[in-house]
Amino acid sequence: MSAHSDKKIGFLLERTTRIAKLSFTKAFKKLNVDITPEQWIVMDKLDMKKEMSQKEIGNESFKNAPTISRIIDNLVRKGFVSRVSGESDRRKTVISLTLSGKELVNQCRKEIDSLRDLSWKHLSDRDYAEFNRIIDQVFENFESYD
Amino acid sequence: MSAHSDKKIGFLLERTTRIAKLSFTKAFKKLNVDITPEQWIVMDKLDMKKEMSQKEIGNESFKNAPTISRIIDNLVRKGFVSRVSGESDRRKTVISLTLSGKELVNQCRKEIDSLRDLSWKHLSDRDYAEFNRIIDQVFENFESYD
DNA sequence: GTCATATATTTGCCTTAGCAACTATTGCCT
DNA sequence: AGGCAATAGTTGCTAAGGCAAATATATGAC
Repeated sequence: MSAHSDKKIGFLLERTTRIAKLSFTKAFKKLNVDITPEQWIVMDKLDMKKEMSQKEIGNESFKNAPTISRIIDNLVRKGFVSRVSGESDRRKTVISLTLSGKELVNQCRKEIDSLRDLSWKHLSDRDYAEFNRIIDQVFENFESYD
Repeated sequence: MSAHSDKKIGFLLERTTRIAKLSFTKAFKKLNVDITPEQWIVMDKLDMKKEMSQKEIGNESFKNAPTISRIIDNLVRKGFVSRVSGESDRRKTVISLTLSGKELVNQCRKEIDSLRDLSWKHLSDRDYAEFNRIIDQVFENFESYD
């Protein structure tokens, strides 16, 4: 395998991640909905699971505790999510969508799905498998550093 | 091509971008060097090109003007970069590495190269071509939104 | 039961990044 | 020359995300 100093993986990743986020931001603006891509990820998960602790949300989205804590702060402030401390274990919080949160998810679902479809245009299922394999390997490689 | 709502492209991208940045941060810590991944990108470019305006740096790294402005602020504060206003066009700034900036680049080069190599471990040149093709297409797809 | 340790969350401090508004300079148009 | 649009950079405001330290609660060892 030849030298990789000419392989701009970090650049490709960052550039694409950035435009992906920007596109999601545009989508929410188009829908006239006051929400960020990161906030959407959390609400999307809550729509599936109904109730989650911040720890769970963090694990599933690979974000750390302070980040989740602040995203939830913002969602609570906007009234899309409720935060209640757990009954059995009061260290935990029980996070769930409010009614207006559920409405927001329903309102966005279609546009977000079509943006996801658009992102994979001109690409096949086989491409997805390849992409998945390669990017997972890159992730593992970085994980092994140090 | 089947439905893509199950394709977690954004997630894969974000997760990998994040760990890549983290690994670079680790590398700089290991080298005992006070610099962030974004700051490195700029210094790396300056090492090649010697002199650049902030506009040029922004174009090449796909970052916007305020972001570059602040990254340069930090690099100037640390003494790794100098910012002089242009002679022919005084709106522009001329950014270049200071001596200590050049030293820092030399000090880091080897470790960063080996981290780049590591990131592509168990992957081939062919994989790189595929990855590049796919992620470029995704970038274009997002670019076409709206 | 009590103390030490582990777990969940929060807070403070810093950098990156986006948007919009502002300043300074240049260049073009008439 | 005078005025105006374009270009380069800066600044304020906000969110996200990293680390480290603090708080609160739970659990295990004795």
